[in-house]
Parts: sequence; C-alpha cells; structure tokens
Amino acid sequence: MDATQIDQVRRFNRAVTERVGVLHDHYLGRDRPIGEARLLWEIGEHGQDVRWLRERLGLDSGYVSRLLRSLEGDGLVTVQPQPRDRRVRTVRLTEAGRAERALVDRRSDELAGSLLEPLNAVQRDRLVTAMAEVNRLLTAATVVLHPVAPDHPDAQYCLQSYFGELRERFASGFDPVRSLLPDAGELQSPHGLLLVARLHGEPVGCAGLKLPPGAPAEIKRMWVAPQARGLGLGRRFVAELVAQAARHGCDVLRLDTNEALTAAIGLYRSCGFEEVAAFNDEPYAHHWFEKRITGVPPG
Amino acid sequence: MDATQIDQVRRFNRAVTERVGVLHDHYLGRDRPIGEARLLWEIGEHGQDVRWLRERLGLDSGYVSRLLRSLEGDGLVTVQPQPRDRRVRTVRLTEAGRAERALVDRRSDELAGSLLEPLNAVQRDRLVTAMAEVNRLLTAATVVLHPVAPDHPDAQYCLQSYFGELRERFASGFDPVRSLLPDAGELQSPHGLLLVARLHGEPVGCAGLKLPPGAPAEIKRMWVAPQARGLGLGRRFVAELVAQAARHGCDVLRLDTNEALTAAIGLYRSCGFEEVAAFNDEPYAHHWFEKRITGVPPG
DNA sequence: TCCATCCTCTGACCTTAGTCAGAGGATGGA
DNA sequence: TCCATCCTCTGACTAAGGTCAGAGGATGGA
Repeated sequence: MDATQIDQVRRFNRAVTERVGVLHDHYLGRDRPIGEARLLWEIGEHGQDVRWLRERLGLDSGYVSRLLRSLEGDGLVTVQPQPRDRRVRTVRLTEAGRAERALVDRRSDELAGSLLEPLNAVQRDRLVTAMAEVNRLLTAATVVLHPVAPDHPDAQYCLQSYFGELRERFASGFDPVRSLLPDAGELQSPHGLLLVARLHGEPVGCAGLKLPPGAPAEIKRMWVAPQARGLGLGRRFVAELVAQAARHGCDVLRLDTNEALTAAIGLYRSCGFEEVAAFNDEPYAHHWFEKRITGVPPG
Repeated sequence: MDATQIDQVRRFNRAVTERVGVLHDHYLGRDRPIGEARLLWEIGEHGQDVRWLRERLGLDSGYVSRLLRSLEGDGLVTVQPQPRDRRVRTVRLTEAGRAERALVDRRSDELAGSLLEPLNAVQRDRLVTAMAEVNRLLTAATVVLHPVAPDHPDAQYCLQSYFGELRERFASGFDPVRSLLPDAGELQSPHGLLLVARLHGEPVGCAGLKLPPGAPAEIKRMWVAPQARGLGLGRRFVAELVAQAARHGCDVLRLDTNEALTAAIGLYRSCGFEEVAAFNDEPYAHHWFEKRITGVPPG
C-alpha cells in the first residue's frame, strides 16, 4: 500500500463525497428530511416491522418512532400491531406513501442520469464499468473474517449451505456421514479453528483449519456464498489460514478436494498448492494438494 | 443511457455514500464537528481570506464567522484584517492549528488505508485504477458549457491562454494581429457564439463558432486547459458546436488548423471531419477540414 | 467630504438528527 | 397467575448545522 495509492483513494473520496453526496441529498431530500426519505424507502412495497427498520438503519428506537409519527401525520404510512406478536408493530405504506416512494425512486434515477448525461456513449460505458469495479472491490474490502465456534449459528448456516452445495455438485451426491468430517471439536482451539466471513453482518463464507499435533495443518470446509463470489474471498481465506498455520508453527498445509470443484482447484493451484499423492482415504476426494508455508511472508 | 447503466450508477452511489461517507465522518469528526474540520482543512498551510472560505464551502457568512470564533477559541487559528483591504479578514493557522490539520490529514490517510487494507496487491491495483477512472469521468461530467460574450473575463482568460499556447507551440510563433481572427462581434449572436467550459466555476476551455450568412459555419479558437485534458472535452465542444450549427440551418461545418496541433487534428478526424483544400488564406493554417452535418443526430 | 457598497460579525431563531430514561402494553415461561 | 422480558412510545434534552436581519467598520468613487 504505497503513498500514491493512498493519495488516489483520497482524491476519489473527496470527489465522490462532494459530487455524489451533494447531489444525493439534493435529489432525495427535496421536500422532506433525508432521514424520513430513507425510512420511506426501507419500508418498501410490502411493509416492515419497526424493529427491522431500526436494526437496518441503525437508529434509536425513540427516533424511529418519531419519524414514523411524522410520516403517519402526512398520511404516508400506517402502523399496526403485528398479529402474531402484538408487541411488534408493522409499518405499511398507504397509497400516498407508495406514490411518495416512487418519487424518491424517480429522483434516484434522475441523480444517476445527471451523472451520465454530459458524457458520450463511450465515456458512459467506461464510467459504468469502473463504477462496477469500485463497487465490487469496496464490497470485497467490507467483508470481515472472524474465528467462531463451529456451533455458532453463522457457522452452522455456512456449513449447512456447504453440504447442500456438495450434495448438488458431486456426481455421487454427498452424505456427511460417509465423509471424513472433522467434528466440531477439531475446528476449535486448540485443535484448529473455523473462520466465518461476514458482509454487513450476514455470513457469506467459511473456512476451517485442522491443526493436528505433529502433522501438517489441513484446510477443511471452505465455502463462499454465491452472492459473495468474485470478491477474492477464497484467496483471502487461504492467505489467512496460511498465516494462522504458520503462526502455529506448521510448515506444511494440505487439503483434499473433489473433481467437481473446479474453481476451488484452480484457486489452490494459483495460491501455490501442488498436487500430491493421496494422504488420506476421504471417499469424496479426487485430488490432494500441499503447500510449504515456512517463510511465507504475511499478507 | 439505458436502465442497466442507471441501475449500476445507483448501486455505486449507495455503496459509496454508505461506506465512504460513514467512514469519512467517522475518521474526520473524531474530536470536532466535521464543519470545523473541513474549515480547518480548507484554511491550508498559508491561510485564506474569510470570503474565499465562505465561497469555497458554500456556507453562510454568519455560520463561517461562528465556526472561526470556535476555532479561534481553541487557539487553532488567528483572524486578522487583510492589509490591502481592511474589510476582508484573513485566517491563518497557529502552530496548534497546523498540528490539528496534520491530524486530520493523517486520518484521511487512515481512512484511505482502511479501504485498501483488506485487499491483496492485485485487488488494490485494480481498485485504485478504477477509482482514478471514476474520478476522471465524474470530473468530465461536472464540466458545464455556457455561451458567453467574448469580452467576459472567463472568455478573455481562455482566449489569452490559447494565444499564449499557440505562441509557444507554433514553429513560427504566433502573432494575433497577423491571423484571420474573428473579432469580438463575430463570435456573438447573431454572427456566431463562444462557449466557455467551467469546472467548479473555473474556466477550463473555450470554443467559438462563426455563422456567416450563406456560408459554412466555422469552428474557431477551441482550447482546453492543460489540467482539463483527457476528459473528452474537445469532443464535447465539437458535438455541441455541430448541434448549434445544425440548429442554425448550416449543413457544413469547417475549420483550419496548424500542423503543430496534432491532438486537435486527430480529434477532428475522429469526429468525422475530412481534409479539404484551403478555403481561406489564414497564414498560420496548414490543414483545412470540413464535415457535412445535415441529419447528424444530436448528442 | 459624503454616501453607497462591501465585508464581517452578532443575536435571534430554526430544523434535523439524534440520545436517554422511563412508562406501559404484550408476551411467555415458571 | 405472576413476573421478567420484549417492544414501542413519549417527554425532555442536546449538538450540529444552518438561516436571516441588521449593526458597524472599511473602502472607493463622485
């Protein structure tokens, strides 16, 4: 990360917060405070529980309540107790609220249009392409990795999704019972660890590391949610597990994988893993890989 | 401008205002309101007049005054009358103010770093490249074109810069008196027009159009400031002048140019101009171009 | 020298965007 | 049935970020 890069990022931040930011508020907040406009937007076509809105926008309950009273006063929303749990209240847009939301929507379109409008076709294409790239990489940078216990709900969600996907993709199907699965204890300190990747708090991937004493460390159960693919998350998991294994004094990292997982195989190769003879009798494995990790620089 | 593009721009706006915006405030406003932090930043190392600051940040004079009193109270700035005009007041950073500004600077670096930090080297390169592209094109989209009178200060600034540049670049030098220069009246309605391009209010280019009755329209005095090159501004000028000429019922647009202006010659060719025989005896011209503009679609 | 204009400042006022403490109804498990 | 807990709401309060009108000194041209 050199100074030129930092500098470019700063120029970008300045340009974007000034231009997009100012326009954003200008277009969205034309006749109501942007707090209300955002709330109106998040309520959506089908309504939402108040507590979901609070969570989503990260606002104080008293404040949301006041914003809702204001929208209610303008006849844009109705608030009613949820039938199933009458402590919770559900907000729904009225006809007028729907129209108002459509207006906000149209203004967002106008804002986007005002950025593209002065440009010619070639420039527009380039701008949109570059924006998509920035988006993708900012999203990638927003993903955080945390070690969790294998029985944590987020871990369970990832592992179940992982098994489900293996079932679909393996030619032979997949039955966890037949596989050499590390049990919950094996992916916990001190026998190993399990990382979960989260994007905006939602789990979007996992990767386990087995650290058997006196034997090479082993990557297990690496999975990336479909919506988080293309962000370089697999590579980041591998880099992190390499660093963790090195920290535990391992000098070899290995793994087994199924021939159906072509993207994963490509990833391992490009991360410097080399194919070796079978080192276990995992019935679902077709390929075994190994990488020497001593002296691997971190990052 | 199709719906997919609009959609991508909206996704970009959302991602960037949320992520960069939130981080921005978080880093900048850690111990003082961001209004003050911005002001501190804009004062800069060498001080600024109060009225320049007001202009630059687009703030009310009373508000700026109050912010300055607050910074003054914290011992970060001193405000003194400007010697040349004692109505104007000049703000300067104190030693403490300089230190505080350096802190803001460091935090901006941190913010930029926090966006890059989770990425690997390849991703960082790509992100920085894409940000530069977005920056460039957003800047291009921020440039506005306006018709002005040739004696307007902004027009004069551009024309003088243009002549100065010709003097340097032409092998034979350049003396306005020897050239077939359209006089001020010729680039004004109804005999023609002069466009000035502005970026954040600063003039960054000009382009004139002569509309002689019964003769082809002619492009004159097209110039783009060095800091605004690479934004497609020349092409935009040409497109706008084509549209204007067409609106005045012209079906042919022509121009002459000097062999030293290779970028301009390339631009004219790629805009569909074709080289023709000399149609005037401009002493500084080596190439004459012409373009049929009837039925040219706008934009 | 006078007067209109310019620049800055102050006081009064406002909205937005919150925070915090506690009231009060609804729920669910003991 | 009771009680702790959950969810929402209200009232009281705060800071930030302004706007507006007018005061008052400085300036410059007639």
